[in-house]
Amino acid sequence: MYTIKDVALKAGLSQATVSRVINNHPYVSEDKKQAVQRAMEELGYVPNSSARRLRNIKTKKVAVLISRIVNPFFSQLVDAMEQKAAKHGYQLILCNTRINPEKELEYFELLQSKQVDGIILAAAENKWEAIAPFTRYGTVIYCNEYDPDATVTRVRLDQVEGGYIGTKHLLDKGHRKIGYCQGNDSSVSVNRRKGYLKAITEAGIEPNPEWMFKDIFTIKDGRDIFRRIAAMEDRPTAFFTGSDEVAAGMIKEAQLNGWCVPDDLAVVGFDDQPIATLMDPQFTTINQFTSDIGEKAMEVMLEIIEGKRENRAEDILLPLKLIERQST
Amino acid sequence: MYTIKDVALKAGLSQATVSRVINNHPYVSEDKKQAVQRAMEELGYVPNSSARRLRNIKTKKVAVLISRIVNPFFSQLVDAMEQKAAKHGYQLILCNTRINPEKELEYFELLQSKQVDGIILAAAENKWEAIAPFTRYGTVIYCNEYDPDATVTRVRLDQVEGGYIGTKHLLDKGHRKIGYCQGNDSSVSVNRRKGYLKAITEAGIEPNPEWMFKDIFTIKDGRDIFRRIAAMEDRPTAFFTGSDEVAAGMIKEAQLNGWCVPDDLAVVGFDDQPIATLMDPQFTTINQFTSDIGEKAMEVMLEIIEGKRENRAEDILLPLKLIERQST
DNA sequence: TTTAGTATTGAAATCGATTTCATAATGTTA
DNA sequence: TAACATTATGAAATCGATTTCAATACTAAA
Repeated sequence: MYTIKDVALKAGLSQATVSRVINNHPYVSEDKKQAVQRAMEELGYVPNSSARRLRNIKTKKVAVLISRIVNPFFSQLVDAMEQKAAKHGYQLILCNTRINPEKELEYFELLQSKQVDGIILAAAENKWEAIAPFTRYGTVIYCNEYDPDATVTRVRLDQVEGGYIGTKHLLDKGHRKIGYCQGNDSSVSVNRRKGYLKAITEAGIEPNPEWMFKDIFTIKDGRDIFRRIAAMEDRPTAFFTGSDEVAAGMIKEAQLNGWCVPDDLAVVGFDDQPIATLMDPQFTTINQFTSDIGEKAMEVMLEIIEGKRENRAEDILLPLKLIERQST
Repeated sequence: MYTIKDVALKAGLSQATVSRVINNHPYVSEDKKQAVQRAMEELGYVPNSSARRLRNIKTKKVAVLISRIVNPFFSQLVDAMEQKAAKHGYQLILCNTRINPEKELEYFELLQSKQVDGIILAAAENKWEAIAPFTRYGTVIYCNEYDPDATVTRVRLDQVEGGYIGTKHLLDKGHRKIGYCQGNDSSVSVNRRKGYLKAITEAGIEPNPEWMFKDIFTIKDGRDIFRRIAAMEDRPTAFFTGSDEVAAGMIKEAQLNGWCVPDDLAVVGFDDQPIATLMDPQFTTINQFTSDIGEKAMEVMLEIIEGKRENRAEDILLPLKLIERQST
């Protein structure tokens, strides 16, 4: 394991000169520069990044907090971020919070201890007041999720609109009994519910709490929900599921029980994942252009890190689009 | 941003004593220990990890190299690894190589510059001789992929067996014309092909290169392959796809063209992802217990890092299982 | 009451880089 | 040619922690 000292010795120059070559400083003569490069080459020298960071060099790393990578929405989001980051010579550190607020908060030590230049919050179990103190250690922005009190940039979608257009679509198809699923009480869910409620109250319908489900995430959860509504006396004829996984599970289970989608039950997913076109019927869903969100968020993050943009309370909203298929 | 000096000053003690408290060294009196802890608490002090690393403290980070996170196999693998790592206080750094050998090699700087304690190679575009020099900077193991020359631990599946049982199953169903798909020429693919060829030659069948496809990864690729075989004069009646995505695309496209699966075309996937039970027909595939592989690989990695296990040329093989459903 | 051993603490060296400051060599302008 | 600016280089300070070493206080055995 060679150090800058070894290189300096080998090249017959000082550490300072070697450092200048490494960092492309001016005022190094061409011949010495080459001598240093040759010495580095021969020793296979790589600068120790911890030592460099101690002198406040950028880490060229950004952490992304997500709930779980197995959720295809997050895989796609992270993939887009990574691609953008790599293009600018940055690396991505993936942090699964598993919807655990303490675990989420622990990751901020990465910032405090200068292991990353910034953190993108694509999961947000903590209130902004818990996050705020960390902002002095590096850049923090939100992506998809957000806290309305946050004083930093938020790259996200208009989820109120998302909930609204999904529900409105079912209303337009003539449904009056519309069920609703959501995950945990995140900003995304809260807003979508607002949109859902807005649409049905606008149509003069009283929301039925029996038909509204929380903490529904997976294919299996979708299957369970179907069984629960099938057992009801008075049951919904349509469902806004808030997730393609849930929609997929619900549709599959309905079919296994001899129901016909959309005639017996209409279902709207969310996200337009590959599964939406693979099942039979292909299902109606809402495309949220996941890659675009990830790419934009990383773009904003890098601009802030490199001082080309200010990190102030600002919402960058990306579009949503209803994709009508055969499940409604 | 407070340093150990600030804490020492506030506690009226020396940096050395503060450091001893941080690292739980013996020979610190109870009252001073508490004084230090109080001072740290009040300042909200967090040790600078770069400074610590400079003194050769473990980073408690492991990097995983994969080709692309959007592949559900890798999401699941990484998820299992992360879960295991977190349980031991380690963090995971995700590195997408996008099947680019240079990019793959670049990530090894993480080891050289002491940013991670080890690297798990779940993608392997480079030969072992290119990787070997880096092993002196930290722990390197293979997971799923591997190079036969490697002198380190390899947690993986018997892919020859995988190719064999998938193909054998189709032969048992009476098929004699069996197509084959694979991704790039990785160790996994090479071995699966061996298994495929072994099965059909055992059955006295001459392999037909027209029916063997390379660089097939996605749902879309599966759709394309269907169109290509549909256009053939003499075409296969069954397919070993090596991937649930490819199987899904192929089945869907076949159905859209009025073919019946499995009567007109039998299809075997690989991986037993959720999609395999969601489509109609649910399809036959090979379960490779992805989470178990990820978990085992991380377990081995941590044992090696912590000196409880030797990192020698050793294959840790996990089981594969054919799951028969309705597509064959 | 010595003496040896153990517990407690801090000053200073150290890890491997970057950066400041001083100095020397060279070039440019009046 | 004198005065000044620019280029080139290295010694030493620095970043924020850990660790060595020496000094001191306390305890137990002789």
